[in-house]
Amino acid sequence: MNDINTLGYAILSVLGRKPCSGYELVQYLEVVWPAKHSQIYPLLNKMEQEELLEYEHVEQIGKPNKKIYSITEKGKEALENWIAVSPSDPIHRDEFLIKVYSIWLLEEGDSLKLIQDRIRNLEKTIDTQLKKMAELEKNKDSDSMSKNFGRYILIDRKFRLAKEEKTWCQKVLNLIKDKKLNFPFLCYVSVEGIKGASILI
Amino acid sequence: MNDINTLGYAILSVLGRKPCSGYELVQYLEVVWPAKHSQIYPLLNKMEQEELLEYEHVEQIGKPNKKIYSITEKGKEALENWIAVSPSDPIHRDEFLIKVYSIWLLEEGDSLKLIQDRIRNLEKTIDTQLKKMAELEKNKDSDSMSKNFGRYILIDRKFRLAKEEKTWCQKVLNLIKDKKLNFPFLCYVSVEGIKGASILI
DNA sequence: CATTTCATGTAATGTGTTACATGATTAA
DNA sequence: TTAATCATGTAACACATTACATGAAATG
Repeated sequence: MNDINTLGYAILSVLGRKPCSGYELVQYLEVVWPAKHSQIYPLLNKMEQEELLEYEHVEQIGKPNKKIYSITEKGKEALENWIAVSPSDPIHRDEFLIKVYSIWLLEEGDSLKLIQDRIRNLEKTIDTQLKKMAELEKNKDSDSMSKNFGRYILIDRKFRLAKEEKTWCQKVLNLIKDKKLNFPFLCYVSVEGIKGASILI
Repeated sequence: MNDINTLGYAILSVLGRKPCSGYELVQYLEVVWPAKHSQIYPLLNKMEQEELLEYEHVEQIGKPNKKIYSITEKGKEALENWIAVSPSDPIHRDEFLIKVYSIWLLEEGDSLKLIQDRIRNLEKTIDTQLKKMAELEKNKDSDSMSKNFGRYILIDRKFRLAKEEKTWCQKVLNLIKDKKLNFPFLCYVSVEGIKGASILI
């Protein structure tokens, strides 16, 4: 009964903002909790049976018919209770990190390529976020604005983190080029005040 | 036969740096590809059977005995081939993002708490990374240095991203406090020129 | 006196991905 | 004419988490 998982709450949070088809949900979920359609459709059916969601059939011409899901009162309550509880730790799984860890096994050319490819991906991300921001800017009627606040700041977050990672990449590129792999490349000063830690200059 | 998954390569990359017990592996893997011991121990056995790894028994007094795994030549080859291939896209799953998305459903007090708790977690992360850096600084004999390069820059990466996210959190706190939820809060230049892929509103 | 650290494993369950299935419309 | 977009679904498989299992030593 109460076995709704995180993806379920992610769906509720998207539908709380605006009714969507399962197909649309896939795109919106990417921002908060990416999932494939094969995971979403069965869960939508299950949640509809539990009356957290409801849907209406929409017949279309030239396109397949669709189901537009919206959140119910019960669903909204479940979501509100859930968001008030402190979130569990994030999970980041990134093959790039493993490859960076083993970067000492690569020749200089290959290690530069690894980082440069990452920079290109980050630039794409930065670009995408800028476009999304511009799109939201255009659509700033006061009604949708407060509901869009969360989405807006998440786009800003992704934008900032991508920019910061790009800065880091560039620093790594310089370290590799200068062959500073074998001697102190990061400068620290011990700080008495902070218990046992050091501070980066 | 060749069915070694990403966790398998993550294990190889850690063992490539330094032989470890399964127990130690759990800690090191946290940086690149977090996994529970229940996933690691069976995989170590499997990879040992495939001769990518080997181990020696170490008897201990006052502590349980352990197996120290090291990478074999075959394992090193497998790892080298794998790291040269461009990595697949990262996966981030973070309940916090869902809750931020639905932040408009919360009262001001609860939404401030959500962000403040995040800041506290980020500060813990920042502190942990600083300590890890200090630890590596202490241990800078030239032999281990190049092997530690990857680990070092990953710690730096995590440190920088956590700091940047903290900055973002503080900005969000101000937006909430100033009740700037209903009018343009972020100032970006519109990008009409960039080749437009369809953007969700 | 309770929790954490060390240390390794299995079993059951839950979550996520890939592949299978269908089919019209539109843009490159 | 090839691919992408729209649109929904199922089945098989791969991957990850939780719980079960044991137990001594050290720390608070």
